[in-house]
Amino acid sequence: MTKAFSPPAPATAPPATARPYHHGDLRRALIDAARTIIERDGAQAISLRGVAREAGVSPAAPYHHFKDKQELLRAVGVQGFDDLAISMLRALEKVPADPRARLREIGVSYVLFALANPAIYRIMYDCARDMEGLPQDPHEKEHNAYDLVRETVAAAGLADPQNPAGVETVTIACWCAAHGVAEMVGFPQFAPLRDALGGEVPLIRELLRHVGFAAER
Amino acid sequence: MTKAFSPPAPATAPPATARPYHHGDLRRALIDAARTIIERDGAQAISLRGVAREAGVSPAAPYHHFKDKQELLRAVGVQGFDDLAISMLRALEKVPADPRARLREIGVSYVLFALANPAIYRIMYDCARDMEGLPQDPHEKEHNAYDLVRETVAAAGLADPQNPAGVETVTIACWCAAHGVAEMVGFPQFAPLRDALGGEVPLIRELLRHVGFAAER
DNA sequence: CGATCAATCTTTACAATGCTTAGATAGGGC
DNA sequence: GCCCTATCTAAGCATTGTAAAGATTGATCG
Repeated sequence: MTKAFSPPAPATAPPATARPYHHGDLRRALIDAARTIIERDGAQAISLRGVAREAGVSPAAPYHHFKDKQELLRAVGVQGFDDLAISMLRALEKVPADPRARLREIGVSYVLFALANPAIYRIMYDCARDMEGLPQDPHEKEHNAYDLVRETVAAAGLADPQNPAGVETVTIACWCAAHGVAEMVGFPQFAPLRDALGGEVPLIRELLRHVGFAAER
Repeated sequence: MTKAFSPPAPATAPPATARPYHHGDLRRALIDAARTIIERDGAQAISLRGVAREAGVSPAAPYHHFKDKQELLRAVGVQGFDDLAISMLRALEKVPADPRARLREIGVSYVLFALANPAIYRIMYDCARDMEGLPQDPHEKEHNAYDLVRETVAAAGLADPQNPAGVETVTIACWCAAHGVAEMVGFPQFAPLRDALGGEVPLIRELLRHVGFAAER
């Protein structure tokens, strides 16, 4: 966790422990510190003061960049959606052109992301739930992931062509299914089944299949 | 919000505002108070002191019935699972014997419960996630709902009879699917689709159908 | 180059919270 | 009637979210 200093400390100043009064990019540093704490100590162990401490800054400093603790969490959630979209796109690179296979791979990468970052994923979800209260900006970013799914659903021809809302419905259904699997697949109760199937990824694929995610009908 | 007094106040005591030093069944009253606050002010507005206040008791009183704030929340979650099972069983009373229809109705009642008590449902979920840390008692209660689903799945013949873990797999898949729909169906983003389909229940049925919940294969 | 300004950060402070410890109160068994 | 244990209250501590109000700085403009 080394911080980026723009201005080099003057030679007369104490060696390396001295921070400049103006932290180069505190907003970014706070989001990173929040993610560090969340991943290390769990989602409910987060406190604004703790984040400020982690960033090496006074308890009131975050309030110059975020109105609220809530708003910091929201920034973490938005960042999470960005990372999720990147993770999905990366997973799609090494996958054939068949739209159904691509949709399946999207599902797997979605669940794997949630499994790798459970606390962040939970914050993303809370973030998305009161999306109505968000300004316009992050809305479009979440749509990047959403649009990716919808376009793949449309290409796969999974929706009833008669129904004008068909693509939307199937997309939403896929999202719900993936969300359900994503949140529950890490449950300790499912460990026996996971071991029986031979690991996390096979379990995910099996569950997604049952859950109608790009199943062959 | 009238509380139930077991011992009637003596006639010499001030009229009605006087509480006896020993609250009849404080543990129960605290759980009820917690639920009241959760449903009224949301899940994250809950505080042990607030619960004590709502129950008309000193801030330290809850610690004689619950080790932790966490443990109070867990009690609320266990209570929620009980209510969920009751709600499911009630929904099954007026449904034909066809196992697939019954499974569908279980799904709808599950989602409706989560939709009617979103904050409680979230606590139930958190409660179930670290079920490994729970004592033996509530485990069996959650299984009452789980077993209900599993038996219906088995009766419906939805699992591959070759696969010994088939029933377990389908049951878990159903649970994941229902959970995903339950948490997301209330999203404001889905309001257009809900209105297009003609209400909450049709939307739930449509989503569950797409999500492989007792679909005809 | 120097003064001003706005942005950024710190100090101080306050109310609320989770939880602990010590003491008050009361009902049940001897 | 007496003690014993369960239940409750009182007082207190560390931590948290958040609000002023003041210090420090880089940038802007003369």
